[in-house]
Amino acid sequence: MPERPDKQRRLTADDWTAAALEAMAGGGLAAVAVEPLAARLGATKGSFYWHFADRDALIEAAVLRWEREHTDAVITFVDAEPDPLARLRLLIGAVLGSTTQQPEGNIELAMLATAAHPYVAPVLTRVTERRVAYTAGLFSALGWPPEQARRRGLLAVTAYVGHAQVAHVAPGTLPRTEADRRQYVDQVIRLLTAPEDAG
Amino acid sequence: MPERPDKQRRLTADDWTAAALEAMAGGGLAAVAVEPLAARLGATKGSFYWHFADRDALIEAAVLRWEREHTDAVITFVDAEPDPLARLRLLIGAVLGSTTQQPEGNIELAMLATAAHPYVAPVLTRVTERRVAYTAGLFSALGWPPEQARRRGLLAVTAYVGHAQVAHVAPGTLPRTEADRRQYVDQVIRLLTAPEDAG
DNA sequence: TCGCCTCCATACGGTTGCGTATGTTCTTCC
DNA sequence: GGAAGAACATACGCAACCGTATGGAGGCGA
Repeated sequence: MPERPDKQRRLTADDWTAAALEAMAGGGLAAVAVEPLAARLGATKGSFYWHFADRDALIEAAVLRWEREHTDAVITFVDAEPDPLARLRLLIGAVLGSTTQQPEGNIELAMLATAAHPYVAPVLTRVTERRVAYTAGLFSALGWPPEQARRRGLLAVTAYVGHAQVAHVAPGTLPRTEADRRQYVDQVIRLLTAPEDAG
Repeated sequence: MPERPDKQRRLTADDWTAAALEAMAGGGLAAVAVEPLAARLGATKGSFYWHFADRDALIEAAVLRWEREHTDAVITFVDAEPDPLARLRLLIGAVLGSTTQQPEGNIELAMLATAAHPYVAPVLTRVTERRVAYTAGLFSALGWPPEQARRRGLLAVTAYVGHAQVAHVAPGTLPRTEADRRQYVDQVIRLLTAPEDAG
């Protein structure tokens, strides 16, 4: 709640998209409403409709900003690591660790919840395809043939997305202690990288 | 579009919950609106407010009905099979096969998208916990120790939930042909049931 | 057939949010 | 320091939806 204490600053379009993403994380697309956002920013609709044509323009800008800033964050972070197996471990660990908890602050879940929206759908499609491709590339770098790598990468991504969901709706089913979480991450990595004995 | 052609039947509470679920699958919680539903049923609000106290009562009834009718459907279906491994294969196959496609007709995704709602949240929690417990039980029956079974069951459920999401937002990343899907299901089963060589 | 209870339609008031129109205050630049 | 334009406030009409109030049609027993 920064509340924007500095007197009476002028707002930028970015202020609005930031507030929109914040509201979306908290209350879904329905919470991205012009008047409530204006009230939250200490302004009125007059300000908003100067920066944006309409509500849809705000939604589009916010979603595109999210895609630009937050989607590749994990990938670029992980990509620093040279060793593929360490990259995979980093990826799984970050992903299964970070999504634990944070009751209503997950923008990604809000995006998935809004997948039907015409502006959100293509972004989610791109993000998902990129993630699957990247993860498949990881397994490919680990030595598996393309088809194998593709399947393992897909499974990893679905597990990640599902993990975020489960962490949200039923955190009690997740490993509780830090030690258990480590064990779980290790297990997932072992299964995802298990050798083939047939097929 | 049954359109309820029979003259001017009287509506029951179940008619409203059914319409509510249908609307929810198509447009999320926002689509569960009294007046549009009434129009769709060829009635007016007068009918609705005789059967329900308010909109929240309808939502609660609809969600509880969904939990009652659709959640254990897969489990009871799978439970007919005596062999645990065959049960697992049946489960994974059904789940990764059925969620493929059906663009806007997935009630489960709509529920996940509404996970923040106070009436939906506890239902989703129960459903998820039941699924994890059941799946963990499957791995337990396959011979793994409790902790192992729990982790593998959790991974399986997260993969399922995530698969439904990915199928919705990026169906292009999924195996396309029937043969590829079979291969993918087989792969997932092999990985989920891969033996431990350490830990 | 008469009255009663069930089920529903009609009509109303209230709220919330969208978008527009128009006035008002800051900024900047000369 | 005054004009031009950028950034915002105010006020309005409009639509969708919620919930209530009230009256009317239909069946059903006496």
